[in-house]
Amino acid sequence: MNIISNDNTITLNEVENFNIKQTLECGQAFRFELINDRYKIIAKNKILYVKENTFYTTKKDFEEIWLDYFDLKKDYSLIQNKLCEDSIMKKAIEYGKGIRILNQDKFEMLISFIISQNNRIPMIKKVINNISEKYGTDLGDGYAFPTVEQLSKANINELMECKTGFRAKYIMDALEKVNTLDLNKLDQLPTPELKEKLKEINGVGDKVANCISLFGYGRCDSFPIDVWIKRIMEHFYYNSQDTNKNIITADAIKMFGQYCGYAQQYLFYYAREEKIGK
DNA sequence: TTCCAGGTGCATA
DNA sequence: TATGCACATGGA
Repeated sequence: MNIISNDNTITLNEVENFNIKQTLECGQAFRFELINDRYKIIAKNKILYVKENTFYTTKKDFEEIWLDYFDLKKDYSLIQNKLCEDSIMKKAIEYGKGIRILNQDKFEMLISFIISQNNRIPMIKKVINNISEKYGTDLGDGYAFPTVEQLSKANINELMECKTGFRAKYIMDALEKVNTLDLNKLDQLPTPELKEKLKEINGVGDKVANCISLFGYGRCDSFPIDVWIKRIMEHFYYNSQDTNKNIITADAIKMFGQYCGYAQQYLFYYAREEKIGK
């Protein structure tokens, strides 16, 4: 990968396995929108615009923040080659080979995926935006996702006004628990223990804990099973339409091992774009 | 109007 | 341990 920087724009040449659309629209991120031909992304207390392989930012920010955020230091061809041993996965990867797993904020992932339950993606994005506008830092052209301290000022009625619905009580519980359950310290735990700790929060079950550990803690051996993944796994790997989620998880680990998380993202993108199993 | 969405907690058997 | 239901909200 060649990084060409000039005049506050960074262009990546000969970059393999990176596509901004696929990376943002594979279901891991909520704070982005396509404006004309550029994606506007709010993360890391900043607003970033990206068009294809061009990042509108300084060289310093790109190297210190975005290179890691977009996981551009990692060689994805190794991961893809391993996963391609499975013929179905090979097809899914051909479809979304530019997906990168973002390194996102732990607290933001916790609250975002609590909001995601029994909700649609456009609505999830709207609710997260409402919360950011109400409690987050004004960045000029948008609002950062609130910090623990900022969101701790919220009460349940205000959260309901942000359209969180029945999840407002779960967010309140999360805010209470993160006082004693230091999200950064949890990073020292092995993945199974990390998930168990996260599940002590009301409103965090198997699926949400897996999403937080995958997207917030970079635990790529996590395999969140939602309706889409369940549908596509049943469509391709099982005959039954009501396969037990524990069985799907066990089989996914057997097939994809330490690369489960990547496999999950390739499948999710493939399933949603192609509406497979629907 | 009715159904359902990147699920989870709770009651019941 | 397994199953069924309620839960806020809004778009199709």
